[in-house]
Amino acid sequence: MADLARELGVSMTTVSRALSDHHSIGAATKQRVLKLAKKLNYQPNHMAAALRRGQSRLLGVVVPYIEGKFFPSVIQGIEQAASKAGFSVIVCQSHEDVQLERRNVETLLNAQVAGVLVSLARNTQEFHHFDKVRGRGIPLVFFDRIPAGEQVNSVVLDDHAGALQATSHLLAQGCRRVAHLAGPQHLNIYRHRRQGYLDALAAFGIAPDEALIDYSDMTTEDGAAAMRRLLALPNPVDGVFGAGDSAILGALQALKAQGISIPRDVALAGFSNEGFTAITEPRLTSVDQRCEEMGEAAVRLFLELAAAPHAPFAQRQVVLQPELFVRESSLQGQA
Amino acid sequence: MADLARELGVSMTTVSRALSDHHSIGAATKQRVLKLAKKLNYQPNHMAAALRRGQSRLLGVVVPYIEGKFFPSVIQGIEQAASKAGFSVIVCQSHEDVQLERRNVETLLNAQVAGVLVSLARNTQEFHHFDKVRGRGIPLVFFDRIPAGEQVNSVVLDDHAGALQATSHLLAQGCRRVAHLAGPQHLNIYRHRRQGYLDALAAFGIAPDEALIDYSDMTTEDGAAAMRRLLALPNPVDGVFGAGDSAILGALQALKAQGISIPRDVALAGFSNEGFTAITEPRLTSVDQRCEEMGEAAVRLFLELAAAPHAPFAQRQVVLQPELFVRESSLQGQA
DNA sequence: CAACTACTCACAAACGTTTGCAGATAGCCT
DNA sequence: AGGCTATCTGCAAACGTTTGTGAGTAGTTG
Repeated sequence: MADLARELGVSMTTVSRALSDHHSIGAATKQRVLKLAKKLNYQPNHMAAALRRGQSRLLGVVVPYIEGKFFPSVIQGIEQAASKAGFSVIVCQSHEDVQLERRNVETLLNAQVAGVLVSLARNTQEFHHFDKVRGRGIPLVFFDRIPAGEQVNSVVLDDHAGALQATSHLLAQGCRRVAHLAGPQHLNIYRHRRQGYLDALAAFGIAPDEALIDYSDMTTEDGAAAMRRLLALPNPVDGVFGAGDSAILGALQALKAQGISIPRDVALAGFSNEGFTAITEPRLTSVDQRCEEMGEAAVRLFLELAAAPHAPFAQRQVVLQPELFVRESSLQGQA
Repeated sequence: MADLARELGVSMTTVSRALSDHHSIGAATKQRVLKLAKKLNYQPNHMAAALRRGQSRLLGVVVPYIEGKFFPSVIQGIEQAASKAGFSVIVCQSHEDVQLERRNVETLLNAQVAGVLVSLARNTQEFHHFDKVRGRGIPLVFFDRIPAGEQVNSVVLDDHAGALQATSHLLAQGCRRVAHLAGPQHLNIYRHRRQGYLDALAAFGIAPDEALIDYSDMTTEDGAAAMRRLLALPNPVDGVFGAGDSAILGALQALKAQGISIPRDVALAGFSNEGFTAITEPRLTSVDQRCEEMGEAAVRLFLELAAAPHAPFAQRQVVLQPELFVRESSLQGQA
């Protein structure tokens, strides 16, 4: 930058201001500076700028993991929106571990990120490690998996609506004994999906039966085990709504292993619209989560928070509407 | 840091040196500093440090995309190794677009990364955008998809060996007319896989037939189309080795659509060991790519380069050995 | 003509570290 | 005692920006 200033016979101040389009620099000067900057291939040192203003153009993201479809897609949305706003994204995985989540947050703070976007680890039940973030006045946005019982800025899917829709669909297809593969209930998403399931039953005038709800960590193996248990019940089930696609995949495999026809004997519907839902046989009905939109929304929210100088106490919430993708695993018509 | 110094009645110099374990600081002083630092919850400002020494603790990664299994797993490996060495990772996607890849590299340089790890976009055939990285003396490591005909630091899978192994396996199972679904040949990985296929044929004394090699972008749809074409040939194929799992999935679907038995009539083997290979029916034989190892190796290489002050011209190469996962899609025994 | 506005620019002090150099203390040898 | 080394510590100058303050010039107004 000093070179630029010397070459043009102006001060560094002017150069700096010209580059950042400050109002107090003449249009002519700006042009000259910009042109020379390009010519000399000037590369601004973001660190110095960040140091000076105490804020970088980095956006920190913490997710439980990046396999499957959901988180990569969300990150995709985040990156897109972020780069549009001139931010770079730095991604950390908590591997479903609070401990690591804490470390990740530290790392991000040390990297002087301008904002932090988080989707909680499965076993995070305590949220003090985020106080530091707020304490430094850094915008904090949760998405998908958000802290229970806390007022936070968040972007979530309307899990309740998705579950309601999926379950209603099964019931509309004629199912009468619909089971539910439920996830850990301390996570908002799984709690809401369960409630959606229950409310759908209620809407159809069917009494809920706790024996038909299976709680697990929702792995494929969990789903298969649950299905086997459900099949052993005296009163047969004729439909299963799973709070995750992996579990439903397990159920599918268990059913096929016993030669039970899908969807004729048992209809299936899952949640997440994972890639593999389109390659199982039959293909799986599932609730799509608007992944990219969620990422974009999270960034938008961050930008708003960053713009409002030390925002008020009011925390903002964004709720996205899911969409049910109906496939053969739940279509009674073509058993 | 000033607080620490004042509190302890020493200079900032001492504090800085104590924290970075400099040899000229007494053990007692170090202890005192460290203890107070913990007590006051001192958070070093990495930006300032980075600015001063012209180097951050950030590692930049550019990948084509982060869906599927391969890249997330590699990133996983990178993160693990990097965080062990005290580095944070910042991930960018090129979306298979040189243009974006170029921008990503710029972004990373502006973020003052300490190193750059790259897997090329599909259409990158020209590599000048990496000159800047080298120009600044920043370690540059390519992995998996590396520049053709350039001397670079790289970590790759032995794709040739993997393809050789997979094809040999098909031949050993009794296949005699084995087709190959090939990817874009300007990418090292696909070129090597094709060569491995050819060499396996040669080893079994089978003459290659260009009509049995299908070139495409390896999507599921491409694979299905290729399979349909192969089935229409006068002389039937009895095995297919695909340079990617998605394409083989397409082939699988096309075969089943025509009621052809797998592996009895046609055996299949793919590449990447994607997650879905275990849920198709029959499950798909595939070559595993040692994803995490690749990430770790890339970071190790980076660290070595960073340690060697302005390394010599010799570029280092790391080659990992793949592993064939045999599943039902290629086991003639249990047709 | 004086006073005011609008515009343009430069000085220099930050931001929070690291580090070359030099100063200080103590112990040891001759 | 003097000189040496070894060990420890502080001063102050960097690193490359941003920005508050103030000064200068021109144009406009009363």
